[in-house]
Amino acid sequence: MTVKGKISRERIIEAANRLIYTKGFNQTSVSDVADAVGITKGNLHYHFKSKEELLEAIICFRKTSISSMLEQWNEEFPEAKEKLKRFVQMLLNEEKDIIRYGCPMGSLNAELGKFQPTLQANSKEMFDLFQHWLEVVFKQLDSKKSKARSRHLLAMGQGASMMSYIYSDAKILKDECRLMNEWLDALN
Amino acid sequence: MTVKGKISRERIIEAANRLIYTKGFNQTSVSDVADAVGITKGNLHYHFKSKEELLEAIICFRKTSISSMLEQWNEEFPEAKEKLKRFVQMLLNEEKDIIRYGCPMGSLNAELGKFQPTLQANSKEMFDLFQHWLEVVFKQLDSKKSKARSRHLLAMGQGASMMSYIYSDAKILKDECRLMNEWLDALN
DNA sequence: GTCTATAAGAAGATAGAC
DNA sequence: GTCTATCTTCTTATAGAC
Repeated sequence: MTVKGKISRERIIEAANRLIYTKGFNQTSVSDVADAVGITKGNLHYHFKSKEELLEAIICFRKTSISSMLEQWNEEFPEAKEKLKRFVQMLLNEEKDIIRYGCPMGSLNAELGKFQPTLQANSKEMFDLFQHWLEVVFKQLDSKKSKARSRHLLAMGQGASMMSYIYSDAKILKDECRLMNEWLDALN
Repeated sequence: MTVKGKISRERIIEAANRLIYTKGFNQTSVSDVADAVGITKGNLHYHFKSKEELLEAIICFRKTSISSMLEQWNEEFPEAKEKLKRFVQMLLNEEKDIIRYGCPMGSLNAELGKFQPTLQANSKEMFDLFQHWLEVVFKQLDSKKSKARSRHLLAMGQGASMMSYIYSDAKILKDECRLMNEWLDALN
């Protein structure tokens, strides 16, 4: 594979990643992606044999991004509560996109879960990355409730994203994030 | 319109309602619906000029169901907290479907919100029914925080549904519903 | 009201030239 | 590695017989 090939492959993944977030996987056609990149469908199929293979590459790309973000948070915030509040802050930082398109992980998983189980299982691993990281962090506060708490924080994040998305309302997101922070403050 | 026509129309709406929930709107074809009802596509198009018109009928059907359910809860539970807990209980009653297909309202709204704004606006009215009802009920506890609380309970319900759906895990739904009830118990 | 037949277009994917 | 051209299938929707 030449250098030029790698560049094309990455451009495809990045364009498709955005399209799949904003339009949904099943509503994004191979032509949409090719048009966005400025190549033809035939060329795209040289890089990715099928649409599913493209999605797998996108999920791999997302998982890598998430992992490096979590590692950076680990370095940047020594205290457990600081780490947890950084997670909440992520939602506020992504306000515009969340309100317009929902949570990128949640909406993809929800779509695939209906009847694309193989792809959903793959996509779910994005959630696993956050869940395991949160569980480790919560364990520093209380070793017994860490799993339940990690799931609860994820659930509140999903609820906040979903409601602010459905109502296209930044205030809902801000209010729910404030409640999440208050919940974190009240722990132990 | 004859009596037989009305029966067909209702059978179409009920079958399409289920299919759109389990497969998603955009992934449910007119043929899928016609096959499920046992009629032809041509016949279905006699009853509904377009797929969008069919969805509007489904949303109307759902809104009617929700309204009558809320009215029944009003009659059945005189106390505000009883009403609120009945809302939480609804999620537990629908455990099997929520875990397999997510929240019927949330998943439809999330799908339509991506790039079908007219249909999403229509679908959002299902949420409005719950939100207004919850707001009135919360107002009996505290007149000032009723709107924020109604949104928060809806957000927790969406988060609980989403997480238990993504992880196909009834325990997550039960745990989150328990936390919702504890939150309700702690109010005022 | 229900059917068959068909139009007209978009989808994912492939073959082969360059 | 990128292109054009094509295939097949599926989609929504329509026309017209019964």
